[in-house]
Amino acid sequence: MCGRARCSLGREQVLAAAGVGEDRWRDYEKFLPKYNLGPGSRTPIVRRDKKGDAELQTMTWGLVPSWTKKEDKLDFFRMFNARSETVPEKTVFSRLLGSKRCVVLLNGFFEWAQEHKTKQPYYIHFDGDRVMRMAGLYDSWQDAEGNWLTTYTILTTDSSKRLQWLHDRMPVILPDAQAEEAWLQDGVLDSKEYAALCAPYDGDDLQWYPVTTAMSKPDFQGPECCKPLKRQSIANFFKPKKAAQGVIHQLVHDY
DNA sequence: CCAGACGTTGTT
DNA sequence: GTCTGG
DNA sequence: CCAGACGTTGTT
DNA sequence: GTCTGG
Repeated sequence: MCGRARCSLGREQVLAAAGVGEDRWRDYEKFLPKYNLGPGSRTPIVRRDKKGDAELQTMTWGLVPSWTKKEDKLDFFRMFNARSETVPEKTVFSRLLGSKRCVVLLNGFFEWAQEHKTKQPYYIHFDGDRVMRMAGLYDSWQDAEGNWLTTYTILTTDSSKRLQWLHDRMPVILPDAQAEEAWLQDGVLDSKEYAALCAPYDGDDLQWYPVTTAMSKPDFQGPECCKPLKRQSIANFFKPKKAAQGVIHQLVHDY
């Protein structure tokens, strides 16, 4: 599952990741890089225009369908994920699958492991901080004043073998340029191709480490959200401070 | 025909 | 908008 | 997703 | 436990 993420990419990084110039980023001024964001936040999204050319648009995470009533209170948390397995059957998502596919650009995302009575957050990212691309669907809604709001949802799939210890669901991560092209390309997706694109990403360049529990608060910002947590062993904890200072704290990434 | 819903996750 | 239920 | 609140009455 | 707010 995927309900919290990092998108602290600079403007140039976003443009480079999308492969477009600055004139091809709609609402770029509405994107503010954040280390800790959730539904309701705005991030850069890649999609194709009518000609089939790549285009960026800052959109809000959390799908608000176009038919949402003007008087309804917006809820960005209701549809921030879509189960890829059932998207073709669900009316709310299937209507977007043919022509409203998009790619979400992120540094990585967070998952919480239930450890005894506490929840330990983990930051999941690509080796070398390679930009992460997730498969998404978007829609536009118009408020009573006529202002347009464009929102998106992130597709989820079963967790990969490597990530299963942490959660049973994970976002649909597009592994390479070819997959991104297939997801964004105009027209209806063949169901086999769709299933292949939604397969759990299991490459060993996907890595993770525990981070401070302070970032569990949605409003906690700052780079500490994504810094490896230094967890001392019990043995080191009882050693004199001076001795402990020299210890290189080992991070347990795998189980 | 009209009315009403339209979602995911985790946890027990 | 579009599908399901009555 | 996690965090935090979760209530009524009468009076000003 | 369950709902609301971010």
